[in-house]
Amino acid sequence: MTEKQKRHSDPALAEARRNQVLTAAADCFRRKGYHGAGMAEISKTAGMSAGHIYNYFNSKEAIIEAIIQRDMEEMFSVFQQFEDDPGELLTNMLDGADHGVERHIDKEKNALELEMLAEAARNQKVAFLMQQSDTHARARFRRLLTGERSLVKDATDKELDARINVIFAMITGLAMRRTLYPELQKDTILLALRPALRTLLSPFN
Amino acid sequence: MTEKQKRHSDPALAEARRNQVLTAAADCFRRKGYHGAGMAEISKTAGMSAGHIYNYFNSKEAIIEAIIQRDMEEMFSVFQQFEDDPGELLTNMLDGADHGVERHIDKEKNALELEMLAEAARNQKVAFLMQQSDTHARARFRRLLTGERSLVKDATDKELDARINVIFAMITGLAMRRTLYPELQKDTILLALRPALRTLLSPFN
Amino acid sequence: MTEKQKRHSDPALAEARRNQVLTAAADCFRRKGYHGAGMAEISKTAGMSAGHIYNYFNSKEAIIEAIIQRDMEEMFSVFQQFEDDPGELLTNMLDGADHGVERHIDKEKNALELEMLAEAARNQKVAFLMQQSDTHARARFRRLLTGERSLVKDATDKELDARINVIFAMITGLAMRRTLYPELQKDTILLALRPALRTLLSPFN
Amino acid sequence: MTEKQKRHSDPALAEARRNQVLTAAADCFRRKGYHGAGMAEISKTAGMSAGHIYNYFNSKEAIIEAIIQRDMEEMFSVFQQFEDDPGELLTNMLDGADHGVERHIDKEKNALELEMLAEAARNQKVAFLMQQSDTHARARFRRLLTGERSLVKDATDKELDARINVIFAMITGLAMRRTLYPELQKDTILLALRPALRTLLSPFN
DNA sequence: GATGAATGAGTATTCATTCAT
DNA sequence: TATGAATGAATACTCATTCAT
Repeated sequence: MTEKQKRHSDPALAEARRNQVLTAAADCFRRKGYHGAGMAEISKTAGMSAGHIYNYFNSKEAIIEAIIQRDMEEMFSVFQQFEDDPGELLTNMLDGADHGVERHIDKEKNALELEMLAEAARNQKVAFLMQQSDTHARARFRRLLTGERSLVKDATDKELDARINVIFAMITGLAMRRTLYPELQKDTILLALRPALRTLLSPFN
Repeated sequence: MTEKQKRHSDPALAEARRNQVLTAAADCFRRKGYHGAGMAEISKTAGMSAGHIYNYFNSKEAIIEAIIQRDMEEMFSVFQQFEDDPGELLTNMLDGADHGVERHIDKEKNALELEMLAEAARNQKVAFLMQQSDTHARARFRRLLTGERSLVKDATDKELDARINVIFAMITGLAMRRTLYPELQKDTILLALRPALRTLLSPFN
Repeated sequence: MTEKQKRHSDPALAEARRNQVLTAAADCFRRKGYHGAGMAEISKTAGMSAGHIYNYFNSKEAIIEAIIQRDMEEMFSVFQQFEDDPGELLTNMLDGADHGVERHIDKEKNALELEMLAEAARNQKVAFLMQQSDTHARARFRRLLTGERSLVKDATDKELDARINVIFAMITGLAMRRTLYPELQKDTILLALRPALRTLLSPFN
Repeated sequence: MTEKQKRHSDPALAEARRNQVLTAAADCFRRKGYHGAGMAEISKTAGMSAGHIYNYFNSKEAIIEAIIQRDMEEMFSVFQQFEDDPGELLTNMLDGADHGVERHIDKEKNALELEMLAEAARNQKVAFLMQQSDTHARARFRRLLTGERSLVKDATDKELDARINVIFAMITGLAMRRTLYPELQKDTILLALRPALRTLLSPFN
């Protein structure tokens, strides 16, 4: 409960070590899951002793929390790529969907995300961190939707929220399709995904 | 390897006990996660000794497998309700979406589904069972889409598959929205969900 | 500790049931060892419920004790066969050695004997029972050695004891050779066993 | 299957700890038997936590295997003492029998050997290790019998094998006599053991 | 007499965490 | 700063034993 934080004489080194651990742990969690990956394996992957990790993190749980804080946003920032792209948003996204689906259908990556979501369902702190990231991601996407190049820039806030959430749901959901239906091909998905996206990015009549 | 099953002289009692365990275990898994919930807690929740549970299930894993087999199908059978409903499928589903979203936004239920999905990412057998259920659900939904009352009954197999998977993704994804954005309201979702569904259930162009 | 004994209305049936259990248990112990064989397996082999066995035996330990009491003597009565045989003892035994070795080199049987001996090393009661049997067997063998047809009938008590114990040791030891040297053949053994037996059954010098 | 072995930065300490465990375990197995002795008791006897033992041994089975490998050879190397002794083998052994019997009649040591033999009857790997040791011991003894100072150095291989096995049987068997007949005295045994040994170490007619 | 449902103490093993060095 | 030896509580699972029927 109490957040006691170690003092480090060389903050730069400390930061480097923290990242070493986070990267290693993320990798292990991805491969084995949060419960499946042991501190021993993480420490070996991180190239430092198990004991030493505790100079940077108070517990294994603190590690996954830090991973979320570091990686989460990226995880939900599917649409980052369209931020600086000129041209109509709809066109850009339809064109980018191909690449986007490909990236988000990666089973390994999904495993970690699932792990985190499941953890969020029962761990308040994890839930809070993920919600923050999600909020951030939604805000960013909203900016896209209300930008000059968007066809729905005049929609009400509520409608925008609706569009954003359904789009996000679709993306998250597609990521999980692979777990339940491994044979599913990217081009099959795109066949229906593109029309649905078009609808969600265009005015509703 | 060998599936040896205890003989029970009173099959009704045995079935009751099995369900006792499944219900208790589902509850525990929901609250603590598959790995977080111990047999001790499950047995206390089920109102029987830990040892006795093993007269009905060969392992903890067998329990989650049975839960999947019991619950999974129902989970994906959202569309069962439309099977016998007369009238155009699109209209029915748009009308039913209200109720459907409500049911699938239940946080508790989602927690268990997430747990299962996360486990599936690591556990072959769990994955297989969930895939079976999903296949079954897709088949049933496909029957709806190719039925007399469907607007897309003439679509190619591949296109049908696309539609089905994107719709399923949306449903699954929406379920998870609540974890990441608890304030999200049902009616907000419907605002964008209905148009998207209309697109996915109507001919493209 | 306290030896409470069940009353049985039909003593004959009770005795039959006891033997059913003992035979089944001996078989299981032989195949799986004392610790390896469970009451469940024993009860199935005996054709009665596990609970019912406890109407005849107070514990699993009581079963192995009873087995010893029933079987032990036979185990050490290798020489029974010569009791009624006419002719010189030495000749009889040398002739019988062939058959005797064959019988005592059976691995399965030895397993149970070993189990019992090991148990005797730490269980007072088992030890006592086995010692009783051994004493009985030695007495009987002594009778052979002091009988009319024996070449050493005039040896002192101590010398007789010596002969008996070394012979018994050899028999027991040979039984165990098979565990440590499975390729050992009966006829090889006899090559040296016969001369040794001749020495042990003839006057020294 | 894969034999992964923990790395230890201080091999001397590791070796000391391993021996601590082996000694403690041997003691516990002797008193309670392999199945009767729990890791908890072993760890307490060894003066370290149960968990820590697993840094040196992969399993309880690995412990008994290591004990065998450490102790077994010595157990069967009764005859080591005669290796460097000048003089006729027969004389040496008859003279040494006194001391040999004394050493091999130790009840405590026998208890452990019995335990191991009993385990070997059920456990393939244990059996294999003991057979290896036995083979080694027989080979060494054979060298004695075929040495310059032996009276039977010209015997056939098969006959030698016979002699060796009967002698070994006698030794092993005598060790067990004490369990079944605790009052048996060393000098009584020797009375018959010496003539038998003489026969087994001299040409057969 | 006979069952088998139910118990609960016991098992080996794992693993996050601590701490002396 | 860094190690890894050491801990001990927790884990899933087993099995002799009891007892209501």
